Amino acid sequence: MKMTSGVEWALHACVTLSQAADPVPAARLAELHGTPPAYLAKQLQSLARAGIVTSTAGQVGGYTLTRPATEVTVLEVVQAVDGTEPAYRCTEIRQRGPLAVPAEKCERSCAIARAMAEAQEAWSRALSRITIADLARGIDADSDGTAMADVRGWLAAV
Amino acid sequence: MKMTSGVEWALHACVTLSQAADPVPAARLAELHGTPPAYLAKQLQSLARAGIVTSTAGQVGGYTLTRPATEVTVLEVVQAVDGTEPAYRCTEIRQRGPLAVPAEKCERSCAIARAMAEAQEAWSRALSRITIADLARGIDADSDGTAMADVRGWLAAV
DNA sequence: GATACAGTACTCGGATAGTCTGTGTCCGAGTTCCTTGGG
DNA sequence: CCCAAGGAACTCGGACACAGACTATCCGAGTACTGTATC
Repeated sequence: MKMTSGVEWALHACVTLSQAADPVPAARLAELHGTPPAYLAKQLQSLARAGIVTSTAGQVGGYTLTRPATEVTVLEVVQAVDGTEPAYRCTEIRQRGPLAVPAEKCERSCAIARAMAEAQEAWSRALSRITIADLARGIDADSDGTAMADVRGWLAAV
Repeated sequence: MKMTSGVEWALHACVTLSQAADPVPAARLAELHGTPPAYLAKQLQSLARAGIVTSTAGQVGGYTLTRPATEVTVLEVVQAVDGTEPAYRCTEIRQRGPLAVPAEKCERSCAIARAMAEAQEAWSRALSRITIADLARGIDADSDGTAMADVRGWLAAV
C-alpha cells in the first residue's frame, strides 16, 4: 500500500498557505519546500478542483485557502490529491470458480471486503480529526514557536 | 492509495486453506477462485516467506497454514503480500529550502508524519483484530452456513 | 513374498516479458498591472 | 492633471514524455509415489 508522494507536498503547501493572507504562486511554494515547481503545481490543481484552495491568475495571482485552516481536515487534502477510492477493491472472487455464489445472493458485500472497509474507516476517521491548523500548531511546537513566524516573514519578504 | 490486488487472492486462499487438513496445490486454489494460477502462486510464495504458510513439494505437495486460523491476523497476510512499509513516507521536506530546519533539530518526526503514522496505526489495529477464522465465520454466515462445508467438500473431491 | 532401485509425475521457486499508474515536464490561454499617449 | 488604451509580464491549466512497479507468465530444480526387477 502506497500513497502518492504529492500528498506530502500538498499538506506542507496547505500549512504554508494557512499563514498567508495574499495569494501565493505555486513557484513560490515550490521554492520554499524545495520541490519541482511544475509537479507541485499539479497537486495544487487537484486541491483547486476539490475546492480546498482557489486560484487567481495574473501578476499578483496564486493560491489561497478557501476556508479557515481550522475547517480543512487532513483527510480532505489526502483525498483531493490521492483520490477517494478505497485502498482495497473487492473483485467479487466469490462469484467466480466452481463454487461461485449467485449474484442475487451478493447484496451484502463480501466479509473480507467488510473487514477492509472497517479498517479504512478507522484510518479516515483518524485523518478527519486533524486539521491543517492542528498541523501548523504541531510544527510550531516542534520549533519553539518560531517556524510559522518564519514562514510569514519569508512570504512577506520579496 | 492503492493496495496490491494480490491481497484479495491471498486472503481468500488463506480462508480456503483454513478448511483443509492436507496440503493444497497452488493450481487447485487458483481453480477454485478463478485466478491466474502462476500469479496466485507468487502471492503464496510471499506468504511462505512470511511464515504464514508452509510449502511441501512432491506429488501430494501444496500449501498449508503453519498456525491455526484463529492465530493468523488479516494484518499479517496484508503485510506479507503488500509489504510492511507504511503508506506515507516522509521525505523530510522541512530540511529543504530556504527555511530548512537543521538536521540536529529533527530528532522527533515531522508533525505531518506523526499524524499520518497515527492513522496508519488505527488502520493496522483494525486489521490485527480480525483473524482468518473470523473471515471464514463471516463468509459462512453470509451463506446460511454452507460455504465452508462446500469448500471442504470440493477440496476432498477428485 | 519382501525389498531395493529406477522411473515418472507432480510440486514449488526464481527468473523473465508486458502493461498501467504515477512522476516529472513543458508550453499555451488568460488575467492583472504598468506605461504611455491623449484630452 | 486625469483618464483610457495598449503592451508586457506574470499566473494558472491542460497536454505531453519517462519511469518504476504491479501484473502475468514460463521453465528449471526438487521431491514423493509407483512399478519392476531381484534376492
